Amino acid sequence: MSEQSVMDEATYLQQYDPKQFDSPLVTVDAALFTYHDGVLKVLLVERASHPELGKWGLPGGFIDVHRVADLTQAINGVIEDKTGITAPYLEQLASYGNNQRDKRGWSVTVSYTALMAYQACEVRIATVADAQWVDVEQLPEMTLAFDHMTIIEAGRERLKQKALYSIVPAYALAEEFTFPELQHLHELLIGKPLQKRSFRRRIEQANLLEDTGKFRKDAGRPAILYRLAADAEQYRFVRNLED
Amino acid sequence: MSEQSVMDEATYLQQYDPKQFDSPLVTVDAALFTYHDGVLKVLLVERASHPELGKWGLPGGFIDVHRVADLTQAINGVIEDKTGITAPYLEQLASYGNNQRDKRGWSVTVSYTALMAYQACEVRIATVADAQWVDVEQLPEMTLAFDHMTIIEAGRERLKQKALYSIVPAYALAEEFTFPELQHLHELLIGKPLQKRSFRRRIEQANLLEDTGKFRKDAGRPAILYRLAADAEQYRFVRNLED
DNA sequence: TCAATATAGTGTCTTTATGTCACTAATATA
DNA sequence: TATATTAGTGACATAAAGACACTATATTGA
Repeated sequence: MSEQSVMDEATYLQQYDPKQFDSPLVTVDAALFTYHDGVLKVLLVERASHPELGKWGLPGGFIDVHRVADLTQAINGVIEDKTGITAPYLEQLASYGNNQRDKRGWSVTVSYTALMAYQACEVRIATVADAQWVDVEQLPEMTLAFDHMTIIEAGRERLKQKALYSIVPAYALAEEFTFPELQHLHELLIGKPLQKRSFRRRIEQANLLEDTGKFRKDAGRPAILYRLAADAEQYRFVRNLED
Repeated sequence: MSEQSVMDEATYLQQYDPKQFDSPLVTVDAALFTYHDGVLKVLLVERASHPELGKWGLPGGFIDVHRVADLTQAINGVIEDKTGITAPYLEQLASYGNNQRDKRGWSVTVSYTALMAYQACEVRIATVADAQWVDVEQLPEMTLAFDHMTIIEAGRERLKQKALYSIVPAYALAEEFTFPELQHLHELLIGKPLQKRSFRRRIEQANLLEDTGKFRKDAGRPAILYRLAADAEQYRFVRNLED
């Protein structure tokens, strides 16, 4: 029998040394998407320190165990630091952990997918010199830090699925938006054109949008401006759009 | 300018001390489900060490950075240790991290949902005295270690969704199984009876099962035994069953 | 002013997939 | 050999998406 088995919990905890075993490094990273100028964009930051200094990557950082109480606080801090606001949509994506992805050693990152309106953080991004919205179509030509390309691809895939059975992508738009805008964003995510009749019908039947009474005027007939209804984030259509 | 900004990466890495900052503890945990005697069961183990000694919880453990190369190896090691086999279905569920869940301090667990046949590990479980299949209906009366109850609930919810649009739950059955067995498992997960006509039709139309030519005989008409087709795990129905 | 163009939005029929339920099929048992 | 029991099918109803032509409302420029 070991000493430990006869020790009580209080004594065990008092004697516990968290550094007695080597532990992985732990970070959080955000794949933050928006929609602007007709394209899907992801927020990247230029790394100002080693390793992979100078490369672009996702906003993220180590868990500071003295400053945050949980993972959600940590990721919100990262996002607020770069954009100035809290993301209206935030969802945990996946965790990636191995002894290769970070040259400093065994590391785990807990990644998140987030969405926000371009306008909501436009000023801040312009002033934060190291942060930049990048058109996702330009990513193939870039070399990102760590496994951040993989995380972005996983985030896009998740958003594609959501575009098939929900209107979650609407969180990448301004608070007031039109059906054609939302549909185009879904088309970008899904990768094929959608039938506007089907797209509108299901959303209207489920009452997911509120009419603002306002219109967006461009070329052609003005489009009605809507905002998200209260429970729109949770709603899931029983049937997917064609993939 | 700091010293670091003029250092090259090799020098930085050489001087890097992973213990210079406090880091969370990192574990993996498996919510491993099976189907036996007409009920859904989850594998629990009795904790043999502090903290929460004596309580039951999910199979899991710390990442041993010297023995495993990635998270998948770590979770597979945990599952193989308790069951003797590799789980035929394994999917990352979510990560939970805060400074409350483990009394030893800030900790992160990367949780997984896994499925296996009861028969595949029956002998091993019987001999591993500290591991036990527990009917999920009995869980409300138990107090589990850490936040493991939350993880199990999240795993069940994930499986419920999968039951609505896939036949992934089939991995909780023996290699050869009948339609009535699979349907009953789906009914347990979804929490309501299903139309056998709808249930069979969609699976047959998608060619997700192979007829073994054998039958399971009980009371009444014998049922045809099937096995999963090669691509059954990936398949998603375009429409969900009624919830 | 008014035709041309462009984009938004609707009417309506078709297609696809699930829901419902009665019916037939194959076994064990009394 | 009738009955009970469970497996599996036929056939029509219903729900929701696909298709696509049509109407509506704006701008623009002869």
